[in-house]
Amino acid sequence: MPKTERAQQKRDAIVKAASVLFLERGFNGVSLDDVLQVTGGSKSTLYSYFGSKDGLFEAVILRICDEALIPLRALELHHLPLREALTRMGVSVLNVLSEPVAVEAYRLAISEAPRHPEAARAYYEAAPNVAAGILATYLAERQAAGELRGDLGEPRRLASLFIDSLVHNLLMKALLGIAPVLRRDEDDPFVRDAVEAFMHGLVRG
Amino acid sequence: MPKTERAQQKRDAIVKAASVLFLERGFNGVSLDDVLQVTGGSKSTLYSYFGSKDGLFEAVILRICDEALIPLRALELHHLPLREALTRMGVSVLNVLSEPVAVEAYRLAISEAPRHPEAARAYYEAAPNVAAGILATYLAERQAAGELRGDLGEPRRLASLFIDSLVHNLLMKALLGIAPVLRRDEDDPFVRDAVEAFMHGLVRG
DNA sequence: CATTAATGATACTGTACAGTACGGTACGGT
DNA sequence: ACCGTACCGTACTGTACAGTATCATTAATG
Repeated sequence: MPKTERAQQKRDAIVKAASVLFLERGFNGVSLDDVLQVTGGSKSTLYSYFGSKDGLFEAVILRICDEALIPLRALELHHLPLREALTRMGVSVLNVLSEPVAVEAYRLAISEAPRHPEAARAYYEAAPNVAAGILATYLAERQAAGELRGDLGEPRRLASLFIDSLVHNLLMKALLGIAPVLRRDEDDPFVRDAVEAFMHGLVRG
Repeated sequence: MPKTERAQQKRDAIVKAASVLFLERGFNGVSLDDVLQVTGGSKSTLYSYFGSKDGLFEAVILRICDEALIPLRALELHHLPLREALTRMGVSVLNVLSEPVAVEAYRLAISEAPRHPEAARAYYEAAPNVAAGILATYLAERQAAGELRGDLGEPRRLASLFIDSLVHNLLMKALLGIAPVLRRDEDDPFVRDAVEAFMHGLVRG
């Protein structure tokens, strides 16, 4: 099983170990010897699989993207009332980000974006873009059903507006090492207020 | 004038040159020799001023913070009607971020946050926190005047909600190298829709 | 001016690390 | 049993760079 199974396992092991290390210490903070010290094996194989340190990095980002997709794909908003759909989406997104790995993935993608543009783009498509997409299709349904104002632009932009308002400050504080993102449940006032503001606005009456 | 003026000028020149380079190529992408090649002078002086590369980095971040503060401090919202205050704040924030330097400063702060926590914190206090603070005091006034709903939490959080909804997606796309932040004027539909949604909500009627 | 402190030019040290070379070893196919 | 391919271990090369040391030069102070 050298080309079909053993090799795959080895490759996966390397990518997995490298993911952990890159997320922990950043691209420059990890040497290839560090990776090999975890996986065993030698540089020859590593280079035969990935060609370069950058090649390994790309593979790592793809892996991270795959995993990032999982928790949000399960989300089913179809036919929920607006308040509940928003709440559920908000809670889900915040809970994804409460995993330190998610924040470190952001940091890694942002740090290396100038040197690895394709990886950064892949990350954007896979991670932050997905949540907004799901909510957007939901909002489009509601808009088509006449439950929402039609004068406020594309559903995609509105979806972004809501999610971003929830996420931005917490994510920035986490990225800058000021405070971790905490887990929230459906009753959290932070989420509740954002949903309410988004639904009915800030102005009285 | 060695300690009082000449030295200060030299010090400033080094910090300035280093700012440019760090913002351009990141902390690891710049060697001290690169900096000295721009400023002239020698390592002796550099080390006598900053002690280490990290010391220089801290000085650079402080300088960046100082400059980041300038354009928003001029903003005067007092006694403006809500729609206009929001619009003006939104346009200002987006225009600050449309300067590539601002985005690169974010990237630098985020990248180095694990290794330079105090610098990252200083950046947060100086840059993103200021805009929200200004809008928050304005919103507190309006809330006190009874023009806003009082059941939606702290003004500070509401201010963040608005600014973040506007900023997050554009900033992320810029940080990930997908699209630059564009300048906007007061009539831009992007800003107008966000203001309207924030004021009156998404639900029809 | 002379003295002293600050600055300059430059060479050196030590280290970390990406990438290569190469001889040896397990293992699958035939 | 034999061969070839993929893998291992490890040593080596070249380079980049933070930080130090040395000595020459310039500028402030009295």
